[in-house]
Amino acid sequence: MNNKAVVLVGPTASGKTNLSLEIAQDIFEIVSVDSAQVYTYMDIGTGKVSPYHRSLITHYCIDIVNPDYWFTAGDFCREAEHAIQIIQSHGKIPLFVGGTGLYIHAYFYGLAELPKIDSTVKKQLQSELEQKGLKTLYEELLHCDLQWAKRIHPNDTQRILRGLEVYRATGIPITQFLQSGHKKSNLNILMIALDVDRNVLYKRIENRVDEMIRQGFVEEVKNLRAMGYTQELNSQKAIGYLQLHRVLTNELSLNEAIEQIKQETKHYAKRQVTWFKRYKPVWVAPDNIERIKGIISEWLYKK
RNA sequence: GGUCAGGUAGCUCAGUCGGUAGAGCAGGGGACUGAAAAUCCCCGUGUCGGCGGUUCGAUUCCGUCCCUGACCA
Repeated sequence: MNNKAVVLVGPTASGKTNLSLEIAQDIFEIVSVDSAQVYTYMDIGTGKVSPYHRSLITHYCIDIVNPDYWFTAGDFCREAEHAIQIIQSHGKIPLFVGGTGLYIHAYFYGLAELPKIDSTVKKQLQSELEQKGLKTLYEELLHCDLQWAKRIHPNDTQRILRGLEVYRATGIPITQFLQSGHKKSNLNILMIALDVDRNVLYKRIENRVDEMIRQGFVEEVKNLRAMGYTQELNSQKAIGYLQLHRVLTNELSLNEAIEQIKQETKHYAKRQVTWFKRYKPVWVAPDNIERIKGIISEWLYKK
């Protein structure tokens, strides 16, 4: 039982947070797997657990960096690893809760060991993208990393840039890194995924966005801007934050922003579900708490 | 009541010089190795408003009716 952990995944608005508090009790401590909740000052828009609930159950990987930090999947893995050590030293079991597919994948299924890429390389590529266009960069990628280029789509800006930045910074194709030295957690996990009917989920997303606005989401973004955290930052490209920055710079009306946020969130939820299916988790309805607790304790105490 | 413009996919609209139709959005499926709340890929049959007429053949032309909008009374 020493090496066990439970992973609770689900799309946004499926009810992960409440459920996790219910099941944590005094045997678990929670590790958030959420690429936006790692940032400070982003509370309402990320649906972060309240400080009160955090005082009842210890949470990790929340509020660990400021919004001007470029947080990555690698950072998450290191933070999570650190959290696990603390949790185990407390004699508790880690309960991973979240919806960021890449982070789950990286931590539990392996991440290649790659050096940190200097930000000047990224900036250089960004300006080349604007000047020369994506096609030219893709052709360059064909020369320096044919395998990677063939694996991705010629329209996939982000992965083309990634392939090039790795090659330029290290002189080694990214595909070569991917073939060697994967680091992954040795935890034995039970993955539970929340199953909510798509139409119900979409309705919940709409209500949740309205509720965030009521709770002062716009104010939150105003505060971020006042601290100098503007939409150029990666953290501020999160759904909701980006649109509200645009409201504050008069590019969008508040109503347009709200509609966009709802729409984008639905698209996001759909992509999340695609990630989870891949791991063949145990699918459960979020309101069936007793059943979920039963599944967890049966798994924890077997053998 | 009259004139004009429309009624085509869940929505906004293209189009068919007569051979039963296609975009965007929405929706669905999928990929995913340090930006991931990102980035990207695939999926389009619907009484072409109703009924008649002309025609080998009508969503397309003609008539008529219904509905919507604008203008005129």
